[in-house]
Amino acid sequence: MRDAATAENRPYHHGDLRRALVEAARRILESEGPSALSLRAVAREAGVSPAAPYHHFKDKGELLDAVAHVGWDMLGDSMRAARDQATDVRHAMTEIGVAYVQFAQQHPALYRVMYDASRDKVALPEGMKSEDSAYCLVQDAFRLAAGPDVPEMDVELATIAAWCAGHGLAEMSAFHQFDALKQAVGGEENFLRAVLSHMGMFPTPHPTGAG
Amino acid sequence: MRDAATAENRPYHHGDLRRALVEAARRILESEGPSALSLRAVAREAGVSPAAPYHHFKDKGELLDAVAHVGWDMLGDSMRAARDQATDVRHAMTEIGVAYVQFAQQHPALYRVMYDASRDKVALPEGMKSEDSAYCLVQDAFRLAAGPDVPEMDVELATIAAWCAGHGLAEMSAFHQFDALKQAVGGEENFLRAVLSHMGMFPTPHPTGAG
DNA sequence: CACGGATCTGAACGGCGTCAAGATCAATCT
DNA sequence: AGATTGATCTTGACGCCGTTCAGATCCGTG
Repeated sequence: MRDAATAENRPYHHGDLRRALVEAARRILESEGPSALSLRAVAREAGVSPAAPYHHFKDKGELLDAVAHVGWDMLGDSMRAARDQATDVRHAMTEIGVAYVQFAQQHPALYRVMYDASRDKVALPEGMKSEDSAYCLVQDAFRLAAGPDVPEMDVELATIAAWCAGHGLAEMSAFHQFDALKQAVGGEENFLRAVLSHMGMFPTPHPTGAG
Repeated sequence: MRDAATAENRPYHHGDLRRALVEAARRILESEGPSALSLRAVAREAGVSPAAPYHHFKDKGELLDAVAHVGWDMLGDSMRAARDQATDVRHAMTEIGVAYVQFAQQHPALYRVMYDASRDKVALPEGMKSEDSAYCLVQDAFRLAAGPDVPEMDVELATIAAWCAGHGLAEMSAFHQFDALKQAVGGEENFLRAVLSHMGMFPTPHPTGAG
């Protein structure tokens, strides 16, 4: 384990600086948030000079892409776990949605980087829509829940609708304006499930508990 | 009209610099995007020194707040117009949703600033959830469409669900990955309506055209 | 007309992303 | 072995950024 060193006992050449930089960036994200994530800070955290990252990434954006990639992998794992834990095919959708939003809540800074990195790109980021990724996981779940009679276009549209709804809820649930309501419905997770139940594509046994 | 001047024929004191700065910021947003929106660039565009804005705003964030405020007002107007144009109370929801997403598409940079400015705040931004604002407009529309029997909490949850869905779709529709699908359903607006129709709280006469 | 307060400028500070030139080291060739 | 090459890292610099502070300018009031 030589990632975080003190910059004195390490040789001139780092050995695995690329990975170390990505991990340093994640460390900064977790501890200080996205606004503190400068290229110089990452280099500092990794114990190298400000120019060193340029031998592994074209610019700051490429480093953020690498960080985002890790995030998409983590998110995919969370969603897969939630899907596999669900008993019902239809309820799997809801569990996946809850896992998605909870990931965003648990790693807000990383989640932000994941979307910021992909915003000004022509294609969606690698980890998001490439095969065997988070997006396809949702699409497969919808295909399975819909059955063979539903046309593929509706599956795709439903997937997009669910993804948009999940992303919107993920961003919105960070706002503190809803704190009172969260408490009223009995905590964060209940709030998520209640909102998702109003979204049409996330079936739940008892919508609100009040109806 | 003395907002954009050439910095030579203007007197030492600007007269209405606060408003001029906000307008300069909006001009930069429209023409060069959010990444070009530095405080110095805004001051340059307004024809004043880099330190001048500090006599009208505490820091850059406060200037962005003012810009965002204008955005929320504009968005509210768009949504109000869409609501008033709808014939049916239930379809009003859909028209409001379409107007919301279309606003985000027409003013992507401003829309980004509106949410960036409100992200790290305890309360939601002034223009968003204060009474007689965009959020309350949606809530009123839901209350009206739901009728008097639906409990207030469900109205609130449905409002949140719709807002999240609209925001998610607004951000997502900027990604170019869905371009093929947009073409397949017959254009941008049809795509929006198709996705919204899958979201449960936006009723439409013919969901996809295929079903 | 004096003057106090609001407004704006000019110069400066540290931090940022980025680049070019040089130092260092591992691997390869002779 | 010794020389060389190419990858990696450092140093130092550039221009831009947000922000601050002392001083210049001007408006309104006494």
